[in-house]
Amino acid sequence: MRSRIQDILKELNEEQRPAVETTEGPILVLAGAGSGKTRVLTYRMAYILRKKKIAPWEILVMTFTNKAAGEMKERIQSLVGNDNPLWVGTFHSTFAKILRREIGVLGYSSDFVIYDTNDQERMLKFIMGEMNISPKEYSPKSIRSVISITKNRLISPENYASTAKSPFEKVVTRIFPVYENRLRFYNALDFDDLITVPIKLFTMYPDILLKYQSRFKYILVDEYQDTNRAQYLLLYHLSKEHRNICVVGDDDQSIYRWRGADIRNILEFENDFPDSQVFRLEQNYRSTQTILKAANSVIEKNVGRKGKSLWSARELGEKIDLLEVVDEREEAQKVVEKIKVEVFKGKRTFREFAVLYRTNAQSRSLEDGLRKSGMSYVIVGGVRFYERKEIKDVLAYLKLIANPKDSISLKRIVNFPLRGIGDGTLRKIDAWAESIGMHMFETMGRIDEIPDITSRIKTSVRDFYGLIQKYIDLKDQISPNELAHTIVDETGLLTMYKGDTSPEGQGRAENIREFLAAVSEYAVSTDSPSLSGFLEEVSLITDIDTWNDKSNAITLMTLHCAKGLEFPVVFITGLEDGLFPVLRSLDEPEALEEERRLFYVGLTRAKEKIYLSCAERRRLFYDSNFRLPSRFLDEIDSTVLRRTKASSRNAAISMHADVQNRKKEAYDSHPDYEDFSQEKIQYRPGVCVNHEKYGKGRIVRVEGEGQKKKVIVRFEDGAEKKFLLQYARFAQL
DNA sequence: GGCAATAGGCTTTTT
DNA sequence: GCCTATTGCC
Repeated sequence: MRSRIQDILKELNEEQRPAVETTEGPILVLAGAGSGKTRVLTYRMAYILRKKKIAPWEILVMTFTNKAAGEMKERIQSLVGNDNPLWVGTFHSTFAKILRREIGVLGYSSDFVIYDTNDQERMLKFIMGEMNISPKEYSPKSIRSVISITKNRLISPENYASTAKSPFEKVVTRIFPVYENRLRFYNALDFDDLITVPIKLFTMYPDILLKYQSRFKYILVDEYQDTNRAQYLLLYHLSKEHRNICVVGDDDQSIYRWRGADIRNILEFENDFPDSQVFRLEQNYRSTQTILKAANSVIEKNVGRKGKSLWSARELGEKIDLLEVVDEREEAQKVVEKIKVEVFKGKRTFREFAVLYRTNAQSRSLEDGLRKSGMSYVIVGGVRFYERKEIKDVLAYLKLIANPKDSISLKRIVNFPLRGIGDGTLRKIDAWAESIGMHMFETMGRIDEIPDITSRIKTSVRDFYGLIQKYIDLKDQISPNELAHTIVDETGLLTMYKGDTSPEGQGRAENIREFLAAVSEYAVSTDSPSLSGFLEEVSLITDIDTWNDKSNAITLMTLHCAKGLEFPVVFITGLEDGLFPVLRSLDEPEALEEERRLFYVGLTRAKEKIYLSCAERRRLFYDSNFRLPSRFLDEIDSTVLRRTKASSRNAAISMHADVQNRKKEAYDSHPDYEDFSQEKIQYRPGVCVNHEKYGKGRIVRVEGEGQKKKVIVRFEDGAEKKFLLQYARFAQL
């Protein structure tokens, strides 16, 4: 099916058309939620292909998820009927693809593996072990995160070193360069490298940059508000020759600041690309007027935004219902109840409902409720499939075969299943390898040269080496599919779990089977399947990518995950201060604005109806905490919000009085017998206090009630301490 | 070197 | 309160 240019333009409104027709020069499209952003992107691409008569591979399209990329490809192909490969993908997958072709000049080989967070942390632990840095004193997790942020800011280990002051930063300074060198030695890239290494490549080899610069005549970027500075730089480089860059985004939906996304990219696009044109899409086709009114009233509270106001020609629609419940169990019950009524009336089907929450941990109680009710549901996210232990084990075998330099994967599986190659032996091999500058796997092939290893262990090592080497020789002759099946078989990974009759064991066996099915699937759906190709796909895939929105089930996911999606009915659960917005954002205005944008994203997912819920009490960590309703609830235009009390609570108390009471309970903690100096202090997060012994600090958390009430205070030296309020001596600052 | 028991940490969100 | 990683004992 091929559409003509006129047909393409006919399907667009007055706002959308110029954003599609203006093909040349830098363009910023500020697209509000539900304003047909995806439509503009796909039609724009189809329009350029038709009108400019250029090849599909001369357009580069960046999306936020692989799923979005897949859908866009499909739509474009149905519009223009072209089977040529389109360059549509996420930043990470696109540049992984480019690196596979070009990375040779930087001294890596093209079968590099991609390390995920877990691999990074394991590597950091090994490095710290060698340097005698205790992982207890300095957590590998926080070191990883600092390194990641630093890399994304394009700061080199040397430059980092010059700014390091605190003991923690000094430690990072020592580890960082070793980490970088070792990644390279292992022929591995971490997630951040997929963005920063191309920048290095383009800077060091202008001829390679030129090749891609002239090739990509048009560049389209979706979700521009969530790009970081490094990604911006890549776009800047690539668009330099033709200058036809079109970015689409919505500053109000920027929710990845914590991951390094820089909202300045969108706010300052017009400065970054002079002579750019800006188009605004403010008509919303998705939601009822009521929903938009709520969303607008919330987002207006933010200061740092370009400012726009969505409008809708749709009907007024139903009011938003606020479900006030006692705890998370009742919350789940209420959700179940509401869905049940509508489905049994024949009004809706399961797939029309989404239940959203701030943190993955909240899915558990909802899942319990849904399971009991027998309604079908899917949870998107949480522990990712490819991050499960049993899957990572199989993957480690495949990674080692694809890239024998990958000593991190080697260490993971060398003794799993047990082969009698323990820590002691490994350390000897590692030391030997290091002394002759070889990789661990290579060294294992020369195990006879290494002293102080018993012949029994040497035999084990030789067997292991032979096993892996056999597959290394085979990997280019047999399909990745065949390879994965045989290796699982030969190592007995599956048999091991099959023998385990516990539910976990069975689950693991099931997951491995599912994994093997996924490899088969890859082998048939890809033109030239390769082991590295498969591993790359797996490393970059996310749960939302594999989510099947066609199955008839209620969808449960985090608010972040829901970005870009829409549902007729949306539940946003856990609207309690400290949960949503999360505690850590409460005393940081910018973080709070991001939470608010996240709420805005949640609200604008709904087409027809929204339910919000807040619980009086929620078991979140190990404690049952009393919480106040989210401050965001007060920000919703009161004319569109309807409060309905759950049956179990006393409806006679007026809503307002009740909230006031709870505020009293939660905030003015102390009984009368306390020291008078305590009376003045408001014990709540963010308040600064002075402790007679520990000095100045800030309250980060309050838990428990009455006499058991405790405050957690972070002091100036970074230490956190917990105090039973009735004994603690504080003065307010 | 292997296994069971225990300690610790975690819960904000993910390419 | 649960899951994992590490510890200590065999």
